[in-house]
Amino acid sequence: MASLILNVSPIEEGFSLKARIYEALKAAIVRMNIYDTDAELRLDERALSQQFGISRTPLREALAQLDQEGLVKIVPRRGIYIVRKTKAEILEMITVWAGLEGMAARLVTHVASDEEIAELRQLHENFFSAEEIREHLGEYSDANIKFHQAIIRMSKCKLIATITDGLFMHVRAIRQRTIFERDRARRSLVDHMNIIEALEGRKTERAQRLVVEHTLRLRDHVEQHVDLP
Amino acid sequence: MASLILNVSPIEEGFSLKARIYEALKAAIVRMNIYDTDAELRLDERALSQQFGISRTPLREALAQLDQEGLVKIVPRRGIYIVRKTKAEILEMITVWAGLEGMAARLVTHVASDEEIAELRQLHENFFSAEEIREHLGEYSDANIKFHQAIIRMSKCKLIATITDGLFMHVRAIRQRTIFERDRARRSLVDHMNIIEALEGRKTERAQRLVVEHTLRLRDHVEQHVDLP
DNA sequence: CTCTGGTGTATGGTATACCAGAAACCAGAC
DNA sequence: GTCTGGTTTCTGGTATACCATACACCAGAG
Repeated sequence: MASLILNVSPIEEGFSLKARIYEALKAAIVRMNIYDTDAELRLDERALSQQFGISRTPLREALAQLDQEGLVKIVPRRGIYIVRKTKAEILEMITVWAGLEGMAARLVTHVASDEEIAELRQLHENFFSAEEIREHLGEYSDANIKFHQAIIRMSKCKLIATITDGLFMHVRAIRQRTIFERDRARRSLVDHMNIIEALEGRKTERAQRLVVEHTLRLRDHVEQHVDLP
Repeated sequence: MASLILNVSPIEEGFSLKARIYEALKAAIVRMNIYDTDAELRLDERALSQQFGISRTPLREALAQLDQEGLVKIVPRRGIYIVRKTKAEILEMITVWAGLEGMAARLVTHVASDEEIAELRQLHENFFSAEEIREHLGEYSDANIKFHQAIIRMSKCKLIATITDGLFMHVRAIRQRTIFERDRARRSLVDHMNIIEALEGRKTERAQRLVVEHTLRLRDHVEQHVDLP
């Protein structure tokens, strides 16, 4: 009588409205490339609540959360606006990222197994070969971020992962604006290789330094070649 | 007729209820040393709202914010609980702090003026002499944090300041549990001196390394001597 | 034409009422 | 006495109505 067994809790709806709205809005905001459009950046609470078919209360809670994360700015009696990060803010984010990933690399030299580091090398080599094949390097940025996230994950430090995830969310929004240069990609791959070797050799200071310098180079590149308000 | 000029906007009440409640709750939670008591860690929305004399809505928004910051945990249909950080979480916070302050020190060697660094030295020496005088070293922790915050401020990186402020808030809650040892204080002062000298000499790598190692030593100390769930 | 004052309107802020789920409690059967 | 079932109650979640303020618009005076 297995056919009579209740298909319990396929409930897609296991989360609170607030949480679902939050995710939906976040995804929507990140998706739309706010830096490439002059579109209206204002959100209307009442319109959104009708659009989602819910009341304003959970919507407002979701918006408050987005406000705190810096994706949105709530101006009292004025409106709710999607935030365009300034160039200075983006640069600070990359700086913080550099500091955190540098610390992650340091931790990796102490807590990661040889197998994990080997997987990182594998990841990099896969990326590298793929890189050689398609000259179209659009995915460079994604693969690059994957590499760095792998280091962070291997550090076993959840907090670093949490914070950097929040940073990536913002930084990715401008990745389409980063002018890709072949030289930078090649340099990047060399950097990655050196980082991997430092990790394999458990060279704590060197690994941290290489990661920091690598990411700070990205910062300088953005500073010089990306044009933002 | 100057006496007739209106003393405009002494409005103490310039902030929204949500913001004020948020500050009040945050202060209250940080104040009560949650690690030293077995007191009930549960908060009652309705009771609080009556206690503050406001409705549940702004209170809930303030609580949601505290939840996101990790000071409080909202469990659906169960209750709202003040969070006791686990030892592992505290250690991660100190690790992140180390990474960020290390980056701050690096930045300081590039962006801070000689005058600013001189002030840091002054701050440290004031602390040092005061330290020598009163054997009662209760304020060591506070002065220590001031020193580190000064470095962060001098880095001119607002984001690092924002994140570390959030970390300090949590770490301070357990500072009363950190066993103070004379040797650690002395070692700490030597570290600070070395850091100052590295900054003065604009030795970027050295400054970063010293700060990182200094803070990681604190982490190891907490790991070994502080007893938490 | 311009400036000023008032009023209308749209916005976020707040208060309140109701809903749903979970846990605790209690009564009845065994 | 213990286990089981339902019911009560307390919790956070949601919906809705109302309030206060900032801005826009317009009319009237100069």
